[in-house]
Amino acid sequence: MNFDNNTPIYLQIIRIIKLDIIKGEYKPGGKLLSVRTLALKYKVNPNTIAKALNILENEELIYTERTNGKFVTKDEKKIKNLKIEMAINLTNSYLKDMENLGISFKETKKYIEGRYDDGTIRM
Amino acid sequence: MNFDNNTPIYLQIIRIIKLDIIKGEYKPGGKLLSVRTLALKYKVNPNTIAKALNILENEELIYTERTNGKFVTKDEKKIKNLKIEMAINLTNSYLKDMENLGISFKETKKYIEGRYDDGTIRM
Amino acid sequence: MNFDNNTPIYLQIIRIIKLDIIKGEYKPGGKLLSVRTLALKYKVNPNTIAKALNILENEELIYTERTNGKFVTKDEKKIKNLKIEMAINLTNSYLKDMENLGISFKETKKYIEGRYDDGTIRM
Amino acid sequence: MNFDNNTPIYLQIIRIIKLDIIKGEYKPGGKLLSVRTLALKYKVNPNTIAKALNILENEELIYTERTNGKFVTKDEKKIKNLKIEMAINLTNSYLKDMENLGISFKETKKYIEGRYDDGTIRM
DNA sequence: GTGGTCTAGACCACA
DNA sequence: GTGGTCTAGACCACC
Repeated sequence: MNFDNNTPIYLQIIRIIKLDIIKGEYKPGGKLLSVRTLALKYKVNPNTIAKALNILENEELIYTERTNGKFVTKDEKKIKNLKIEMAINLTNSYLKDMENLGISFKETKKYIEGRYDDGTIRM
Repeated sequence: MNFDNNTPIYLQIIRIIKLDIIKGEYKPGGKLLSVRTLALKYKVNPNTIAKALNILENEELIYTERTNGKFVTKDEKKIKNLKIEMAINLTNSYLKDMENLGISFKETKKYIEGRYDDGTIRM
Repeated sequence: MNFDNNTPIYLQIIRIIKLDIIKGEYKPGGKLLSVRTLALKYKVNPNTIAKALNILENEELIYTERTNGKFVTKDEKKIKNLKIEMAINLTNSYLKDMENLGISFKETKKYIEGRYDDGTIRM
Repeated sequence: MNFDNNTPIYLQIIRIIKLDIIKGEYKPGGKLLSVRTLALKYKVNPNTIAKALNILENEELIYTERTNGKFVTKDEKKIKNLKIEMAINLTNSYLKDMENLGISFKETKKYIEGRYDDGTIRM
C-alpha cells in the first residue's frame, strides 16, 4: 500500500474503509473482511486494523456480532449522510484554502473547470 | 496564535509565511522578520521558526544573508508559480477526493455553486 | 569521536554515513542504526543525528519507515551515482584549486605522481 | 562577489588575496589596495577586510608601513613556499578523500585524466 | 522500541 | 544584532 508517511496509518485505513462503505463496495449490513485478512491485504499490523475498526465502530458505521465478525451498519441513511457530510467538509475547506491564497471565487471556478488564469490548461 | 494541534507547528508556520509571500505581505527581495522576532510573534521557540525557514530556504523561496537576515527570493516568477502550483494542488486533490467519494464532476460543481455567502454549503 | 572543530558536527555525520553507504557498510535497503544508537555511537545529541539524517532523507539516500526505523535507499544506481558524483566533484574542485594557484595541469600530475606510499608528497 | 555562504567571508577574502599574491598580481614588495578600496571592490564591510589583512600580516605575508599602506612581503622565497605548501596540502587531502571514497590510486588517476571508470568522459 | 516535535537555554562567529 | 549549532530533556503517536 502507498501510505502517506505523514499521517497515521490507522487514519488512512479508516479513510479507505469509509470510502469503500460509501461507494457500496461493502454493502449496508454486509460483512467486513476479518481483521487478519485486512491486515494482510494492507500489509499492516493487525493492531492497526483493530484500532481503525474500533473507531469506525464508535462512529456506528460498523458493528460487531460476537464470534461472527464485523458488519457495516444497516442504516443506509447514516451512510448517505456521511457521504454528504464529507463532501461538504471537503468543499468548504477547499474554498477556504483558495480564498486564503487570495484567489477569488470566480477564479476558483476556472481552476475547477481546468483553466488557468492565463488561459492555459491544467493537467 | 491559534495553532491546529494535529499538525506540527513548523508546518503551520511554513504555510503562514508562504501565504504572506504569495499575498505580497513580504515583498520579493524583502527582509523577513528576524528569527527571534518571529518566535516572539508566534510565541514559539526560535528553533521551531528556524526549522520552518530552513525548509522554505530549501525550496528556494527565501535565502539567507549571514549575519544580516533572511530575505524573500527576488524571483517574482517563482512566487507566482508557487501560487498557481498551490492552487492546482488544492484543486486536484479536492477533485480527486470528491471522485473517491463517488461524486461526479457535475455533482461536485453543484457543491461548489451551492456555497452560501457565509461560506457554508447548501445541500 | 574525532570531530573537526571547524565544521558542524551534523555535516561530519552526514559525510561519515554517506561514506558508509558508498562503501557498502550499510547495504542498499538495509536498516540504519537507530537515531538513539547513532547518538550514543558518536557521542552526540540525538537531535544532531536527526538533523543529519533528515538531510540525507531529503537527498533521497535514506528513507523512513515510521515507528520502524530508517533505511538506506534500495536504489543501487543512486548509490553508485553518488560515489561517482562525489569523485567528480572532488576531482574538479582539486583541479580548479590547483589552476587557481597558477599550477599547470602537467605540474599537477607531477604532484599526484609524487605521492609517497605513506601518502605524503615528494617535491 | 559570489561568496560561499558557508564559510566566513574574511576567510574567503584571505584566500583571494593569497592567490593574488601567489599568482603575482600583487608583486613582492608591492602595495596593496587600501582597506576601503578593497571593501568597495568586494562589497564587504571594511572590518571584514581589516580582519583578513590582520591575519595575512600575522602570517607575515604582508606588512604595514604606518601612514603609507600595506605591502606584500619582499621575501620571494616565502611566497614560493606558500604556493608549494598549498599545492601539497590540496593534493594530499584530495588523495585522501578519494581513498576514503574507496577509489584506488589507479582509478583516481583516471579521474584526473578525465575518464570515468566506465569509459565515459567527464565534463 | 521507533522516529518526530518542541522547548529552554547556552554558546559561537560574524558584521 | 544576525543566524547557526548543539545539548538536555520532555512528550507524543505509533507499532
